[in-house]
Amino acid sequence: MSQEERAIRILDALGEAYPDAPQTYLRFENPFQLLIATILSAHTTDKSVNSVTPILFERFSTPKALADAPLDEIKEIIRPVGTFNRKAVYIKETARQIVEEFGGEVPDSIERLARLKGVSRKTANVVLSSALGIDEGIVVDTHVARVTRRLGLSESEKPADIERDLIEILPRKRWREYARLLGAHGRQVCTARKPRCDDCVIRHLCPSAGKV
DNA sequence: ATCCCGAGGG
DNA sequence: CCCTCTGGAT
Repeated sequence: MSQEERAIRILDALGEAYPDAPQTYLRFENPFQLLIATILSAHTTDKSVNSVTPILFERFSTPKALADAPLDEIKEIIRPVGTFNRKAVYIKETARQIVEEFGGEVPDSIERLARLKGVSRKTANVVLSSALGIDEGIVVDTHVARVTRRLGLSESEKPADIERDLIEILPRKRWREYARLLGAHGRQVCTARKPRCDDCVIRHLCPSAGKV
């Protein structure tokens, strides 16, 4: 069976297992909120981000409000996500850039998004894909990367290289679905520590089953 | 001890 | 390429 064929079978099986899996586990009500939440999510759990963003957005609901917010107050609110000294600067600066350089609107291209403080191309892809429904790449977070490697769909280490491998295997129409379903699987079953292979619906397609 | 939807800077 | 940032969960 070719890699392409195997990848499709994996997607079909996961689609049945997780019919309601969301595109992102970050909570947001508009593109600006998702952008800020995604910056905060660097090297942290979505749970910790979701614990602070409602408070943050109630206090500072617009890009202008966040751009003008006292840094110390931002730090205090986002403290639980860790590395808050930097992230407070990043989100305040990003808010300022949106106000001053983008007319108060979240940009809708990777190039302009990635110009924002704390926003890489990957983060830009998350925002485009989840908030705006635009797919210019495959979002390879640590969950997607780990599961992809265990499934033998990529031997690469770096997320950017894994993404390149996947783009060659998957038709563009399935990119969104891939990130969504492997993210769900990585979080619920194919976890970093003690993966639950007994409960895995694609173990028959996985060369790592029972070996991790 | 290790991991979590990493990014900036040296 | 390497280091640093940092709290919370397991």
